[in-house]
Amino acid sequence: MAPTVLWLRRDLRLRDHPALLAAAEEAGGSGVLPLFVLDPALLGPAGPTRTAWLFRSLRAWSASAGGALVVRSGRPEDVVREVAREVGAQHVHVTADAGPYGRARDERVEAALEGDGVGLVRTGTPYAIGPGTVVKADGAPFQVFTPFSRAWAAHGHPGPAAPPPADLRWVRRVEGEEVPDEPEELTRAGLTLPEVGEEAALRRWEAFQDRLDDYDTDRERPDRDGTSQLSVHLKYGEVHPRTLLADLAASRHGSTKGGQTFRTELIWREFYADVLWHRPDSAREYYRPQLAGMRFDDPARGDGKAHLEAWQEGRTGYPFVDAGMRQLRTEGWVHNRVRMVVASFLVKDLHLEWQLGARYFMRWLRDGDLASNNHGWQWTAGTGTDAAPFFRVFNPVSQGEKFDPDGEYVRRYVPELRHLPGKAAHSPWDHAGGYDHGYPERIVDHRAEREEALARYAAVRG
DNA sequence: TGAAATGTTGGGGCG
DNA sequence: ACGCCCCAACATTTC
Repeated sequence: MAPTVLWLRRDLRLRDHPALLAAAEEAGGSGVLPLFVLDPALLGPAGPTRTAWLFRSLRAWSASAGGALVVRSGRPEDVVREVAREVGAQHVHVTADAGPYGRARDERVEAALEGDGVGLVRTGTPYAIGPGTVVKADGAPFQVFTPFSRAWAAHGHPGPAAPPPADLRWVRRVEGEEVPDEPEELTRAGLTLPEVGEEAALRRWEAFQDRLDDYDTDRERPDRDGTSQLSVHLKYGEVHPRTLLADLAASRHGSTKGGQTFRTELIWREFYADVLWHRPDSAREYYRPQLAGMRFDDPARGDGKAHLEAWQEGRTGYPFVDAGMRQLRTEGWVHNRVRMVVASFLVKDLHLEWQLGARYFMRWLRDGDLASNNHGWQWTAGTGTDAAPFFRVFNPVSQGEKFDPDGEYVRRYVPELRHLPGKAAHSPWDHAGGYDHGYPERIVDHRAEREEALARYAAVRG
């Protein structure tokens, strides 16, 4: 018997890992060679936060497998083929990738392996139910969340996979590279990251379950630690959603309001993956093309350029927006409520196309997930599934006053406003000395730009 | 998972 | 006591 290759991608865990079990079962006593390919096509656009997270997660995974992980750089269709050849594997095992790049890449790898008589075996996906599985009675994909979630629940999904076999043997029979050093940009930007890896993910999940009773209300409050923060762990597959759903169902939280709401958030993740599966183009193109002809400002020159830069750097003069954009750059994570508000501001107040914001988010978010991120942006832009109507324009001040009522979130990320007490931090223009510590004036007038957005909307709608 | 404009209602001050 | 006005509070409509 030859060893098998377990080619890891977004499944950096040992527990609840069907592809790992499939690789182990086939290999028997010959062992499993775990491989990670540093693919330049993916590392390029990732930005320092996700690059650093990936590198740390690879080190954590390798440590948990006795240092067995083989890391190599290059095109996957070359590297995977070489490694399979060097170790004499009959099969390469993977967790199926549902994204457009991953699917195309895996087909290329499959074709390359075929030349050597080696098979690519896909077992499981990063979702409780594989994207593309839940369809309407007539076979068409769902375009609205609520009916999808009902059908998703009715479809059901398997429980967590068995733990890795006790006699599992890892082999490291080929040369690999060191996991690279973290990008300099990370320290230069002063970015801080939470603990990485499967053990950290499970600790976070454990701690979060104690707070599920308050989730229904606290999750809307960016000033509180009310959300699970599990998105990044799910992104890298350090924990599988099946594990979370099973724990939830087995605990008293499964039936509480907070537990139900959290489950719904997991189903949103499944839904957006499903949408992207059926419409891979929607990662870049308008899901609904009705608004594709709307007039937007040019981000390359004039006001458009200045506005884009001010938004990116968190100096729009709107405290709630600026706090969110600065949180993005210091933590690589932003509270979802604030993501919606800053997205609305870019599209509706600054009249810039959603793709600019989606791309910037994908560069800096540690949990940046193509399906969730880009469909979230399309939701705000009014062009996605279940989309908010375009005329739903967030007021950045009243949103701040409503969801950060004491101004604590704003003061945490915007030091120039720390001298303003309570909710005064949301409106420095209304308070004497509001600008004494260098906070910038508003770059646009929200009321006027809202009118402008509605006028541009009316122009394409007619 | 909106906000603002507009419409409606009802309490209270006041002549 | 009554009509009138003001305005807050709430509901509806519109974007």
